[in-house]
Amino acid sequence: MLDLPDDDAHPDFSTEADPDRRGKPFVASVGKCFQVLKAFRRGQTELRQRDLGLSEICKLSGLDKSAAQRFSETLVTLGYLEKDPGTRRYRPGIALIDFYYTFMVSHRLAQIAMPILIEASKVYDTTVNLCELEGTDAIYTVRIPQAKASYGTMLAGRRVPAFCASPGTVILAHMPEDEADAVLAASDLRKITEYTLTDIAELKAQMAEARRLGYHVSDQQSQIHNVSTAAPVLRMDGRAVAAVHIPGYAPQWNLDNVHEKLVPLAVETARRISDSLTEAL
Amino acid sequence: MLDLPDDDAHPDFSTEADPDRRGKPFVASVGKCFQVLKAFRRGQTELRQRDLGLSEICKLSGLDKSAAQRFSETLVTLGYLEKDPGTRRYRPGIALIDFYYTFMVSHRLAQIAMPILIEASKVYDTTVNLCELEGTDAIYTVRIPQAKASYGTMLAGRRVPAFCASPGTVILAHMPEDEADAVLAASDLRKITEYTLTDIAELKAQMAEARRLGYHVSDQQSQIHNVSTAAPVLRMDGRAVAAVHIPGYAPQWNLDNVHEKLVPLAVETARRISDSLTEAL
DNA sequence: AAGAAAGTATCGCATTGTGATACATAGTTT
DNA sequence: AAACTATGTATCACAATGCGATACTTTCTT
Repeated sequence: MLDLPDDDAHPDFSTEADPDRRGKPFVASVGKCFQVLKAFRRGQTELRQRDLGLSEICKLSGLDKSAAQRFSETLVTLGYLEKDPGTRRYRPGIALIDFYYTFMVSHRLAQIAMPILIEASKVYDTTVNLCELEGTDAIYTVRIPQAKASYGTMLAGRRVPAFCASPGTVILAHMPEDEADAVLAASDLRKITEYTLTDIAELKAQMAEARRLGYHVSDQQSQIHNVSTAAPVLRMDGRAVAAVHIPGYAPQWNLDNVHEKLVPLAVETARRISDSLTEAL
Repeated sequence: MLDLPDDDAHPDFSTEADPDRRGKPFVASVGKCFQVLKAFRRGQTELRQRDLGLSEICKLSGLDKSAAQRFSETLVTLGYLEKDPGTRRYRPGIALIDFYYTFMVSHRLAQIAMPILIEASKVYDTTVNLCELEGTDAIYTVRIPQAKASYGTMLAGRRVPAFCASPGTVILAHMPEDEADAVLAASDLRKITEYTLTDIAELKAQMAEARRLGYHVSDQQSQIHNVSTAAPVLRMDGRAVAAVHIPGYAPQWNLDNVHEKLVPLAVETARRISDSLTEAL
């Protein structure tokens, strides 16, 4: 009695693109509940609002009204969403923070890097970040905030397209080339600022230079008035597992003094983390 | 060798204690999947290990083998768990960090507090935290790490029983008394260190003093060699919504210089956040 | 007051998750 | 190495559970 209801918009809640997980057991309800949670992130970027009503959740998650209601209420019961009794709108609940802790506590790299990053942040009183690759994004996992930056750029968990941010460039550069190519191929190469490079050949040249130099400086490619530096954290075999990232905001920082001061700091910090890594294993 | 997992500990996956959510739609599978994720937090504290095998997940989550497998694999497919192909053990996945970001981006209090906390951390080069109450726990939501502390105490998302930590004391003190009593009643009053107070009357006296003074100093009640200070962030109506917390570690900090320096800093920082709060609304 | 839109509740059906069982593989012990 | 144990993986018939169309209620707009 199935009339093949493969709606194109949100065809499948199982996974973005099944690599080789076919046949693995999968509970659809779980996938849907995370669609609801993800809806809030989309709501923040697309609708610029924190609280979502049920029908907004429907649109953003691709679920029908009944399902949206069922999962939203389930998540409220579990504490991962809160519901405003007045407006009847939902918002992310504080319990979500638990999973960050769960992940971070067990994250050896972050544990090793943290004290080194803190020290580095004091040298020029700058923000210092640790960045890791996930899919086509670079995710900030540890951030030591120092200067006044915008709130969103001080939070761990922020994602930036790998191809257009210095941490991404530097990680991709220190990876097997075929894997890096695959990431670029899967990336949505669109300009973020007017300085963003989107040509594969140019990007690859940039990566080659980053590999040669051992660092990369991005001049307003992902954010204007921001010259950011990144250096790779390397495993023993030379593969990058992360990047140390130091943003330099205008007017205090420009291409010249970034090269003179922040680049050596980033490189040195990344090297220290790499060294501690190999010792720890 | 563990014998017979405490079956009674996981009677129901719906909710810890149904307050008035009876009749609300609830999807059991979703509850179970979060049981699996929570298992990893328990695994960290109880087993002191990051990676969990399937049978460990069974014990820690209270699910049977089939269910544990189904949900674990589902979470791997979704990216919230990773599976080591060699050991066949599971570990928290980096995608978990997304939910922290989702929560924090929309968290007005944190947004307002962040720059103020950063400034405060520079005064004596100390860690400065923002703490909020959830249930019977105080949760650290924003942490500005400075000094070398242990890794676990630098991470946002850490939970501490409210009754025995200065941020908890100070928040409970600036709350309607019946609500505070309810929290104490629900708390598991057990000693964390030899200095932990566990007598309700003593705790209430301590809260009364915190209310009178507008701050609280905890002397090794939740951690030895740690004299920590907390001051309440107050809403217009006088109710505490959070606490500014500044830990002081021996030997640098002792009761005397904490009172002289950190207490005024915490109080002033909390006041500034409170002021900004009222302005923002 | 009428209308629209958003949120909530209901309920029979069949899809989906369930979990006992059996099989396969890794890790120990003899 | 074989025998044994523990742990991980696959299978499958059953029915409980989630599904979603529908109807009802409330809130906001016109």
